[in-house]
Amino acid sequence: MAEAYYMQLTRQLREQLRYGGATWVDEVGRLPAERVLAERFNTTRVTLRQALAQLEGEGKIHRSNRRGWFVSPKRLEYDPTRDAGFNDYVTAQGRTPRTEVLGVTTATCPAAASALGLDVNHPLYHIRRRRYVDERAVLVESLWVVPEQAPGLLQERFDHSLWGLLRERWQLELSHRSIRMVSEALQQDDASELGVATGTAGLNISRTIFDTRHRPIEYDEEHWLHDALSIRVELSNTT
Amino acid sequence: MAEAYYMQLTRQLREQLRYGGATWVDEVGRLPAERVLAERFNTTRVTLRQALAQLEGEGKIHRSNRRGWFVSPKRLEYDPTRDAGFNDYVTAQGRTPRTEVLGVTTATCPAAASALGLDVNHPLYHIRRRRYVDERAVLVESLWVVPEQAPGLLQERFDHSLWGLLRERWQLELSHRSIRMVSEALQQDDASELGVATGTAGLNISRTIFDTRHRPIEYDEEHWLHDALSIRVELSNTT
DNA sequence: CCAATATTCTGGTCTACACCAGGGATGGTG
DNA sequence: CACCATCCCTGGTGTAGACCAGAATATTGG
Repeated sequence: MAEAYYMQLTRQLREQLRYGGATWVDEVGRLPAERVLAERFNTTRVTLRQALAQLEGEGKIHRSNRRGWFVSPKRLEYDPTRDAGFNDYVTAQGRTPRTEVLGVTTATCPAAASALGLDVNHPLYHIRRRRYVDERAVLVESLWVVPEQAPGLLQERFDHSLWGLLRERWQLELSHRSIRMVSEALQQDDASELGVATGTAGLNISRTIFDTRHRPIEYDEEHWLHDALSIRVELSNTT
Repeated sequence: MAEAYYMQLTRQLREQLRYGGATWVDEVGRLPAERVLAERFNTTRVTLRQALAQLEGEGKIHRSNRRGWFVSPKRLEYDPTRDAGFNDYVTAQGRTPRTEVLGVTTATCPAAASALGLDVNHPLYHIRRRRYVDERAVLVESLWVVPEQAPGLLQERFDHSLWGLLRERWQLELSHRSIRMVSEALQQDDASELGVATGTAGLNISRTIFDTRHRPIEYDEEHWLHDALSIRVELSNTT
């Protein structure tokens, strides 16, 4: 079967993007409007959008709600097994981090946190944050901390590393951690907080963390834009 | 803004799927044809396809080339840090594994394997396999093994665990491993070998593995269907 | 000069239709 | 009974148009 036209289109656009085509993309990485591109390639908006969606799936470009298409920045390298703070590893990669606290409350144990082994009615500290890399919102996260392990936690500030806080202020030793990663389509709430459309491709990273005596410390759930990160894990000497 | 109709449609379809709607999906998990569904919901095929694409992104359903839409089976739990064989952990989850060897050759070091620290012209054993879960092709993988570490490897059979083979026959101890995971759109070759369309959402898992004396052993690259797996990593007592 | 308002531009959604190629079943043939 | 050619149904791709709501910008009024 002859190759579909939109696949050729995809390839052409990808080429242009690779070489930072000056005539194509403006200085902030914005692509020309869909109507303009469609006309330039002598095709329909529908077909053009297939090509754009293709590149979006590859993580090359992303859309900003009714503003246009933008070239996606380099993926952030991220090791979810380390407890290095977000600010640290973003900075280490020459990028600029920022964290926004969206909410700090006390809630009951969510169903997803059942791995902590607590009663469903057990109260937990609940912190919700949004994180940026170079002023692009790349993830929202919810953390549920066992209050007995860190009394008075909610009075703290949460724009820095939570794990660092737990270690320094409460001398908590993070020992066993169970990490789960699964591709997802972003749900309404998470999507709108990230300023993208519901259903945008994302990656869900969840952790359940215990201390050295196997007591539960916290459960957290991160929702990333799929094109924002590249996971890297370094391991030595297992099993 | 009023919710788009295709989002309502998505929700309705999702509900039907959740309860295994007997009237909807036949015994092999096949959905009615697009034209039929579109008519049933009194809308266009284009709009309906938006809803189906939505569910595809969530990993609820998947398409089989010109055959139709099918309910996606449960995700496979997979720990890429362990060296348990594919057959073992698939079986342990009550599923049926199968491995097909697609090719066994000697090749030069691919660019992606540069982490091995070998010269680009260094020859490597190259093994390419396709793996199934319950007769659904879920991944293709390429392995590049350093021949000095396992002379005569290509005479072996590769429908079982390669790591088990290396351990038993050559007494290789896998020590340091560097793992990378990144969402991707499946490229032409991988996609066609998996029987899906080019650009289908996938997950790329790559490993670079060294022995206890930091000598490179192998580099491998897995391309999974994004809806086929859920990654789970268990860790204790790290830094 | 600043703030409120109107306008323009962008992607988001949708209709209605058309043709194609591959997968699968059907039915005929040796 | 086994095999092969045929046909139908399916999703894949494409055209040509339309309207809407939000974002960005220009304009206007104080």
